[in-house]
Amino acid sequence: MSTQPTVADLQRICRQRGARLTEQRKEAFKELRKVGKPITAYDFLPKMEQRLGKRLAPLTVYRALDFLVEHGLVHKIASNHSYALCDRPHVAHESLHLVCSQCGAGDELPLGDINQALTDAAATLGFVPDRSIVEMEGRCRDCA
Amino acid sequence: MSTQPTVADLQRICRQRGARLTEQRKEAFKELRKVGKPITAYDFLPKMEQRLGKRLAPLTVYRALDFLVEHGLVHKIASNHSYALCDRPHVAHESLHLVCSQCGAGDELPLGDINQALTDAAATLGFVPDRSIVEMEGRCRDCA
DNA sequence: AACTAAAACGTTATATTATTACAAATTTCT
DNA sequence: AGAAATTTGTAATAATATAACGTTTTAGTT
Repeated sequence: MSTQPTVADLQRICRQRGARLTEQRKEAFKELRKVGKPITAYDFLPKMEQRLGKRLAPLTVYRALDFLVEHGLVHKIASNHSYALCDRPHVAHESLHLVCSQCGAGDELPLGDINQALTDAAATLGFVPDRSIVEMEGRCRDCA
Repeated sequence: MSTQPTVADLQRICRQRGARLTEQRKEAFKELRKVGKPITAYDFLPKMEQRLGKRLAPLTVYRALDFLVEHGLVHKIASNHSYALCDRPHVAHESLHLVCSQCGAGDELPLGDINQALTDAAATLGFVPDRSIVEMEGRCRDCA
């Protein structure tokens, strides 16, 4: 049920936020759409090279990905160092990220009440969270 | 309220599981106790060198830490590549890990019902989890 | 259109995190 | 003691990520 964001979404979000949507950033977005699952920066590099028809430094790829992360269009998944398109960039939210250890597929679910439960739990120790990292490794429907 | 595991806990757990508690592993455990908060493998390396009075390869440190992780005595925190003593090694559980972005302090809370809620959410997509990664970045009581 | 300031990009180098490969030493079991 | 399994030492290297700095491009202003 995941609705991939489109280039139009990307454009709208960048416009709303006054962020510059350069060619590299747009192509990175499109390539990430095409890949369709979480991918590491270094695996993404040759795909971007092919797409753009020239050699790229790793930093170039990191910059494009970091831009997309910063503007909420891409998630960085901590447990496997991968980047994945955000399913719901239009909604401010924290997500549960599911990663299949067999096929590498990724899925994203809204945390909803769970995020509040986590925040409440943290509050019992006086901890004030800025960011939640919630991920599960396992088998996806197809691999289970 | 965190009860640090003792060397006696370590010994008991290793005995129960038929795991060999070598000097390196025991010293790594003790050093991690002493450090008292999450630490990266490479920051841990010089501390272990000092403790053991000799130079160590990074791999040596990774091996000791990985052993402790494997046997549930240490957690690896994905979001900042750090290792921290498990507060409750005697209980099978998943934890919420809190990491202070200011002072680096770490805390651990039982996930309790939240883990079931995550598992249920994943199940709506047919996903079968093997492992949960639940972390929050923010400010601890002292830094907030 | 030219000017300026800010942002983005290219390039090189390097920092940080983690693992592979294989031989030597140690421990456990018989 | 001898065989098998585990652990350790050592060297090299893989994988992930950022720093530094000069050039180019863009956006806003004159």
